[in-house]
Amino acid sequence: MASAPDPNRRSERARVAVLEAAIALCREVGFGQLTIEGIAERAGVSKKTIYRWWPSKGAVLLDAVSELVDRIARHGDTGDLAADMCAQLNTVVAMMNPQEMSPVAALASESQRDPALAAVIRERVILPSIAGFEDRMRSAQRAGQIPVDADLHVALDLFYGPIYHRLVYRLPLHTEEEIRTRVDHVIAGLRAMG
Amino acid sequence: MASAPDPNRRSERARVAVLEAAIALCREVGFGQLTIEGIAERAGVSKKTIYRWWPSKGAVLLDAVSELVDRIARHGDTGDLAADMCAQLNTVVAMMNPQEMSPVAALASESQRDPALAAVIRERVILPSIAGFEDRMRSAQRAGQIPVDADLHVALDLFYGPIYHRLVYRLPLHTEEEIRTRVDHVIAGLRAMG
Amino acid sequence: MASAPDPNRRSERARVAVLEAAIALCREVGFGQLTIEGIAERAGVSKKTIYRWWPSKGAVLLDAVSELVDRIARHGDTGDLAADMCAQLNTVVAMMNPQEMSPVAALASESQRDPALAAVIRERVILPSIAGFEDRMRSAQRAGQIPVDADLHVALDLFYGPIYHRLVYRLPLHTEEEIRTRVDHVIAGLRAMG
Amino acid sequence: MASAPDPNRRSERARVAVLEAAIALCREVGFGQLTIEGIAERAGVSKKTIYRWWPSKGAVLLDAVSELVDRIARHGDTGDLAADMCAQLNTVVAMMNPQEMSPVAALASESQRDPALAAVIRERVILPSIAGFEDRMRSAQRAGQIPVDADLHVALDLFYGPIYHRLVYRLPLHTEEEIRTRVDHVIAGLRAMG
DNA sequence: AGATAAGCGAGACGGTACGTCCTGTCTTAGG
DNA sequence: CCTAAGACAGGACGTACCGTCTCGCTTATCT
Repeated sequence: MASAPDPNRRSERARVAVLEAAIALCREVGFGQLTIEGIAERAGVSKKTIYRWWPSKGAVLLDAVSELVDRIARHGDTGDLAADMCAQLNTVVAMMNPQEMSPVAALASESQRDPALAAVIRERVILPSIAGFEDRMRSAQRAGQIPVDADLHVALDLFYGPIYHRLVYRLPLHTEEEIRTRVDHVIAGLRAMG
Repeated sequence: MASAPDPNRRSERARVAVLEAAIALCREVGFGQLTIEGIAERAGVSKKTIYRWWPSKGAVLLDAVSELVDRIARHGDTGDLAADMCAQLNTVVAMMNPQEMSPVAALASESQRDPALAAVIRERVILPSIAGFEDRMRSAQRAGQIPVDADLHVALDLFYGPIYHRLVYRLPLHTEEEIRTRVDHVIAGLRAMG
Repeated sequence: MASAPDPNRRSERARVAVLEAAIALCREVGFGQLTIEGIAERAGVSKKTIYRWWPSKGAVLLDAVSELVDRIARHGDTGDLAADMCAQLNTVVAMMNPQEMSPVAALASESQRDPALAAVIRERVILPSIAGFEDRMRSAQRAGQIPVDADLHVALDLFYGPIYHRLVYRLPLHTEEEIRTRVDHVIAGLRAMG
Repeated sequence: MASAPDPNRRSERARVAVLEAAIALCREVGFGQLTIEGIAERAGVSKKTIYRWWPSKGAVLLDAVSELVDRIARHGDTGDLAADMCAQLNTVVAMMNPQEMSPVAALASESQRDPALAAVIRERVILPSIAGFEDRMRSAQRAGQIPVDADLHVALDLFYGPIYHRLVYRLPLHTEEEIRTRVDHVIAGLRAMG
């Protein structure tokens, strides 16, 4: 049986070198051309070391951009619901921009091929982000900005959905004005249905 | 110079065998494990023949499921906007269901890695579908179901977006009731902003 | 099932390049450091091509030096038994000289690890050589140089054995004078026992 | 500078465990598949401990079978030269039998790849054995069983050579009768040339 | 009708990357 | 300072596909 490696003995140097190499290579050649072999060489690390600590190149990149993606989960609360949602959505759009071969967009794509990676992303990024979103919505309900019986799942879908439609089909992502328009429509819809 | 092959002399037998093999293999092993080599063997066709007529495995699969994806582009008009949109969206959801290793969802994912494939899909599927959608919206405007000055780009984003948010993060896709709720919210929002 | 490759379609260029690269590399780094990977790179050939046509690096080298080793099998007959055996044995000694990282000695060594290689060498080189030796012995019997009832298996062992004892333990190989002395002893022994 | 380890502090438990594991694994998988890694794991010993005390896997095995190989060096003297040589040679044959994946034969083979190991074997086993052989021969000369001016190097080659010829080419090793026949021939040859 | 040229199956080819294995060195913690 | 444990850089292993190519063979068009 292949016992798990001991995290206490892990080389911090190797860990950092791998993550930096992954980011750099992903920017240079894109996620599709990113290879474990390439990361290992660039990082001055053996392939075995990568396979020991990460199950796939997606997992490496997820670690590498984790502080980036963790920002998705943070929902500010200034008291202005529309402004807060616009800020959140603009952040997401900025991280997804495929022109820059965004590692975040790449991860989303890769998770379609790799259910294990999809599960990790869901647990580490998406579900926390949804929890934060729902907190913000309940705050808005208490403030009377949306109805107290508004369906938060609907709100989630309508706020975030537009971004992903464009992302999937590589249509041009939203400008800040477009985001604002959609946020206003969604809030109007939630109020009208309340 | 490598001149283009002559479509008149193309073997129909080989064409059909490739498309059927692609569908069958995609269902069996998923798009990620689908290979040109595997398709060729299964189809009893030489790899050369595939490379002669298709630029990538995504293109093969797009051909193979083209009648499926063409259905995305068809927007019915029964006069009932909400019903028509629900029908359309339920069709899309059904085709995207990742539990069945849907080739349509696979194509959407693959297009993230292959800009050429993305362009083909956009031209052949997405833009026609959007055109059909806009026709349907204008019909709804004439019928007074949504305001005449409603922003159709916003409508597009809000109607379709929810599906893709869930698709990207592999969250459970919508039931028909959920679709209905979202359609109602979007229409309400469009009316409220009109 | 992995069907055998078709020899008719084999690339002569690749075949020759592999054999030349194998010889060159073996001379440079020795058989122990010889790798399939290194041969492939040096020959400008893919590893797959080597694995397609040879089962092991030993088999590659055996092909590469086959015209050399085939010379082991040739027994001349000048009528002078002692002279002919000395010539044969000196040839063997020359090919086995480990100072020059002899590929022939390397093959003999490698065959200890690889029974399949050992079998090929036995069939292609050793048994033919023994057959040639026995022909030469029978000729000597007819000429009255050794008894007609001399045990040819004993003769084989005593003529060739000395070389291999020294080879196995990497003792200095025989000079031509030493070979001559041993040949004379063996012939004397065969006569005395006849 | 890496100073030599202190033999006084050496763990007897580790030493014994390594040697036993080496023997056991060599019998199970053969010398070719024997690895330092495997020995360390089987022995419950760190790889470092092996590398500290032995330069190569061949050296480990040589230690492990040293009481076996030391027997090669012992030449009895019953007064009957032919009988003593037969006993010696049968002992050697028994230890070399490749059917049982003999570690002794494996060492002889490995020494072709590892000059350092070859040197150790030569010093520890072969040269002492030759010295013992020459003592026995001089005793035979004094007893008048072979000429006083017989060439002992020739005798060595002719007595031992036959075994190694068959060993190198993995021909079936000698039976006791065959050994006897060869011993008789060699003694006859030495007398005839004296 | 025969010649010509293309598509076709088959699959060998030079490559790239895979994920595994072992080497020999180095680090950590315990005795 | 030896030890068990095992992480590390390195590098070869043998495999899988990639996309290109060259073979004969069919097969359809064009003399």
